[in-house]
Amino acid sequence: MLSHQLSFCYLCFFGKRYGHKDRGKGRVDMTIDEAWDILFKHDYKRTKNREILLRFFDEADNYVTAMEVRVAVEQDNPGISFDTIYRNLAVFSKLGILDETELNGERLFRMQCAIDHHHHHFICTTCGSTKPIPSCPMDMVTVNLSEYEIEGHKFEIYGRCPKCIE
Amino acid sequence: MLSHQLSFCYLCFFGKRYGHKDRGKGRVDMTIDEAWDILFKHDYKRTKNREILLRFFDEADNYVTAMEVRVAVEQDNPGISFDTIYRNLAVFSKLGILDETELNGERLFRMQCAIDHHHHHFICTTCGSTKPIPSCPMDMVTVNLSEYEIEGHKFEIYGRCPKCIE
DNA sequence: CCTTTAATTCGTAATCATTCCGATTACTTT
DNA sequence: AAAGTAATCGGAATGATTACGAATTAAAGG
Repeated sequence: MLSHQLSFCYLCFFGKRYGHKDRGKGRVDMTIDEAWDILFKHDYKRTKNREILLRFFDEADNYVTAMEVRVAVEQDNPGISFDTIYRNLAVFSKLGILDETELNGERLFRMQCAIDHHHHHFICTTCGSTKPIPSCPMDMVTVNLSEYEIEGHKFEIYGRCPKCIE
Repeated sequence: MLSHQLSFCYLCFFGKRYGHKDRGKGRVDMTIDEAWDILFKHDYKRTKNREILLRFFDEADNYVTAMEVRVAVEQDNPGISFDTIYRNLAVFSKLGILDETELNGERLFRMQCAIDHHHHHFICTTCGSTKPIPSCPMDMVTVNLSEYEIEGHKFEIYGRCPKCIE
């Protein structure tokens, strides 16, 4: 679904590959350095592939599929193994460096938002871009769940962003 | 205020929790007959396999995986094809007879709740049982999404139900 | 700098759920 | 009952993900 967007992301990606990320208007994602801090704290080593992956996610503004990650990352390291990609996606996701969701049977990843307070997202089903929803429905749940052990929750709004409506 | 919001859902809740369909008072899920009505309305035919599937979901109180459906349904019809199961799960899901969600990469299905008003669910990650959450976070979203085209949303709370905590 | 050690990666095979497909069977209508 | 069409069967194909042994590489210590 998102594959058509890929060429765009790509050009974008390589265009500002070593440039400065636009962090304007509320776009506050975890930085590469913060990601490394987390990795080191958990005894993961600095490697070329992880660097490539983190750079890719640092530049990407949307949720992307594992396949899109693969295609993009192969530009920097042709012949990178599937295993390496999936293994690291899983590590990043486990450590909270990446945010993972699922849409229409596709696994989607993006850099974890570094916004201080807990929030949720609108997700564009066409391009995978997001818009933060500051409120959390858990604050408003009135049902008594005292006998339940809550492990987590998910609130996402799906649709098309202004750009994709045109 | 609270009790008013909860009234409908307690019926649903107890129907699930005790594993029985209360056919006398408050039946909470779509009935098999209602499912057939929907199928006929869309020109799907009455078949043995669909009957088996609907019966299974009518009895099941929890979200179940496709694999669990398969194992259960093979009791009634040994040698039923995967294709038949997956095809009909997709049809039921598309027609709103089944409710489908995803947890840890697993697709889960259950009979659609027949509660009048829109609601959400707590889902037990151990047994797949559910508890309705009558409120909907969409009512409380304050972010301006007027330029966005909203296609849908998802709100689910995950955890362990009282039975599975013990 | 060299050595050691354990993590990481590679390359590919294996797995697993799901879907596809041609041939057959079953349902519904006439 | 016959025709027409939907549904199923059985198994092969697909596609994403994971597993695994061998080779490579990063970090730490001397």
